[in-house]
Amino acid sequence: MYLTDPAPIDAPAVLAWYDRHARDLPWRVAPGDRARGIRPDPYRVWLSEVMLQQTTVAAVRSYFLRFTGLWPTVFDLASAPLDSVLKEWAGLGYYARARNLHACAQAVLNEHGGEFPQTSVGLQTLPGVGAYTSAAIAAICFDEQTAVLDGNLDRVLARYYALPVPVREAKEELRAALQASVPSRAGDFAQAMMDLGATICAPRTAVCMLCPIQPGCVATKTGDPTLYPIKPVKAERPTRKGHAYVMLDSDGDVYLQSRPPKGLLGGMTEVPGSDWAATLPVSHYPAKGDWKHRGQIVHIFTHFRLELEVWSAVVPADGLDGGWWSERMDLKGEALPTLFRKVLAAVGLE
DNA sequence: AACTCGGGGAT
DNA sequence: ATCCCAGAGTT
Repeated sequence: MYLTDPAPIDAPAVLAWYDRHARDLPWRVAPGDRARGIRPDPYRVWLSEVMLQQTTVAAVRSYFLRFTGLWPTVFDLASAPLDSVLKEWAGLGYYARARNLHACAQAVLNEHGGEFPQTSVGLQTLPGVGAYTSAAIAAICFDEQTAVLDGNLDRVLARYYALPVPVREAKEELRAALQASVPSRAGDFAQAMMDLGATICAPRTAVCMLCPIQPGCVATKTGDPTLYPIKPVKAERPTRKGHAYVMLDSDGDVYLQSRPPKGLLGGMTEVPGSDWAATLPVSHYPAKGDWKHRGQIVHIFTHFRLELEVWSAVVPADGLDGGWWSERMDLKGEALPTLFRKVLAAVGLE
C-alpha cells in the first residue's frame, strides 16, 4: 500500500475547466454539444482510441480523417479487405492494432449485431480493446462511471499523490483512487483529465498555476511535481544488423513481398533481406545482378536499433517467387512501413 | 510480471 | 540523444 486514504480529485473543478478549455478534436463531441444531448458515435470513438494507443494526437489526426472518409461506419470497415486496412495504416506503427481493428469490426458485425457493446466489460472482449480502451469508450459514449487510466493519468495521479514508486507497482491503487472520484459526467471527466495531462501537467513541464486540481496536489506542496512519476530503470537498446535488397526490373518496377502475418511489422510489405543479428550476416543476394551498395539506413524500434546495409541491382523479372513487382508510381499505396520506405529512399525511390 | 510491438514530435 | 505518447497481447 502506497496510498493511504487518498484524497479524491475535485471533479467539479475539472469539469468546469474542461467546459472552457476542451481541445477541439475530430473524434470529440464538445462539452457544450454533449450537454445538449449529442452523443458520440461509438465507431468513431473506438477508431480514435485504437489509433491513439501509444500514439500522439498529432500523428493520429490525418489517419483518423482518412479512415472515416474511406469507411464511415463499422460495417464499411468490416467489409473492407484487411490488405486495404494495412495499406492505410502504414506509417502509424504497432501494426497488430490494424489487424485487431479489422477483426474487431467484423466481431461487432457478426457477434454483436453491428452495435458496439455498451459496457466496459462487454467492450473488453473485443480484439485490441483492453482495460484502457474499453473504459474510455464506455465512459465517453455511455457515461459509464468507470476510471479511465492512460499514460496521462498515470503521470497526473503520480504527481497528485506524490507516489513514491514507479506507477507499475501501484497501478491498481491509482485506479481505485481515480474510481472514487469519477462523477456522473464520466466521459467529459475522462477526456478532461487526459487534456489536463496533455496540456497543463505535461511530462517535462507542469503549469500548476493553471491547474484546476492544484489545491489537492501533494507534489506541488512538497517540491517539484516533475520529479514524478518515479521512473523505472530501463534496459539499454541493443543493435541488430542486416541487409536489404532492392531489386529493379528493366522497366524500373520494384520487387516487394509480404512479411509473416504476426510479429514485428506483421502482415506488412517489405523488400527482401537477410536476418537481423547482433553481427552483420553474410550477404546472400536473392538474384543474379550487378549489385551495388547504396549505403546504410538506421531505424530505431522500441526495443532495438536496426542498421540495414542497402543494396540494389537490376535483375531479370522472372525467376523470383512469392512476391510481386510494383510500379514506382504504386509504391505510395503499398503497405510499406516507415523502415522500408527509408530503404527505398536510400536507392532514390519514393 | 516481463517482454514484444513503431514511429515521430518535443526537448 | 532521450523521453514518451488516450496500451494490448503474449509468454
